[in-house]
Amino acid sequence: MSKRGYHHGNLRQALIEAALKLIAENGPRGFTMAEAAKQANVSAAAPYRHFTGREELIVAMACEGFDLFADLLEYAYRDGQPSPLTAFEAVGHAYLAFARKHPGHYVAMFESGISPDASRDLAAACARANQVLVRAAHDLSQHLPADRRPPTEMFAAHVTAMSHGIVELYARGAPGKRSPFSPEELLETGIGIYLRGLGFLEPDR
Amino acid sequence: MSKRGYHHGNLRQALIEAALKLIAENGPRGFTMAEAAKQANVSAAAPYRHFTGREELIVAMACEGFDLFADLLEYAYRDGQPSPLTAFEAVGHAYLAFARKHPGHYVAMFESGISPDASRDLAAACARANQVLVRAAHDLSQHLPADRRPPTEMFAAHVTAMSHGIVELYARGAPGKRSPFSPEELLETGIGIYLRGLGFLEPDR
DNA sequence: TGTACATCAGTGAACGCGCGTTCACTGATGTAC
DNA sequence: TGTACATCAGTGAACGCGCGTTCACTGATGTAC
Repeated sequence: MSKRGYHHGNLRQALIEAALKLIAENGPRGFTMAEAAKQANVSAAAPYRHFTGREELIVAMACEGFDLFADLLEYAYRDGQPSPLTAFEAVGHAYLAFARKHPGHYVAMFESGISPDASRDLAAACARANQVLVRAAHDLSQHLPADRRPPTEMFAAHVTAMSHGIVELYARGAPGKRSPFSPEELLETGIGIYLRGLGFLEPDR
Repeated sequence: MSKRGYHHGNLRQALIEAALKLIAENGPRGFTMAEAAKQANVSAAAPYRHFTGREELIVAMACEGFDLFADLLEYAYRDGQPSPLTAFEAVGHAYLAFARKHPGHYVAMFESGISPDASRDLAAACARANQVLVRAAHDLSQHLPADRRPPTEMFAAHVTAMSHGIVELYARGAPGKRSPFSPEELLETGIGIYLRGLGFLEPDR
């Protein structure tokens, strides 16, 4: 359908998607403006009608990524339903699922070397994603006796770090760190043990 | 001292060090052959007497990095002395210390997108580093009742993932994940809680 | 110790390439009358 | 509905640059006699 003639219709988005594909396959520096334009069936000069330069295209990808990420985490958390613990674990799974399903976004967000201060939108999207994680940690830690409760930010940071580490080391072709366990398995057991250390007793698995 | 005239003396190493410095400052793609040569006070063609190309220089950096890394981890572990638990925690600190003190190596090893199969040396150095982590996990888990003991590889993977995640997210200028806690603090508490989850009771801190 | 020679780590100039970006342009689209 | 015109998203050619790499060379170093 649509006006695929002289005017593209939605080139901005098409360029973002082309670049995401390239980035997912070839790493953060593995895309070029020219190649992204080519994949969108457009001349090499066209992207500059929509982005001031390469940097801005990367920021746009990261921004879209953080938005999507925040959406998925929020959806997984569902305001802590049915229980803070299950919701918390759902967030962990969502983290991993996002990295798996949206590798291009993930790379743009975490491996492209951009700063979240690159744009107001990016900073906002990034903060929103972070807040879901912090909230999940906060709600869950309310169920702990106050004297065993670590600071919420710290709790969230631990879980984020483990999730991120598993993604980087075991969910990609990273240096020789192939493990006999799937990323999902590693995350589930890792978070499980960690939560037990905080005093959450879980049913046996 | 030394023969700084026509012949450099140890250009290979000088190039590696120049590239490490550049990479530490500008990220994995942030060095060029020409720039590394320049920093070593040598013409742009000189590096090709020591490396077949750019890729080989990266591999050399990563290789040196994994060797150094393995040395530091082994030194920290000291065959499990004075106790498996303290030795284990020392390994965690060594992980972080390495990333902090040798950012160039760290980037080459984990963020440059090379495969450990790129060379036999690299694969060996990488495996050696990994083995220290696995051994530390193994020795420590011997102190657990067999029915609460996770597979050694899994144990090691959890700890590696958390360490790596903390480095990537909180020990660098990564996207907006600044935390009120230092990486060392995060790692110490994170591993502490995890170990408690496994059944190691620690003295209060 | 002195000379002849092989070796080999450097030089400097040049290459081809691809990339990011610019610029004058063109033709499709939407709008005012 | 038809025409005139402003707008604006595209084109295509060209630019300058820097990078990785090559090549014929040169001069320092080590070794054999």
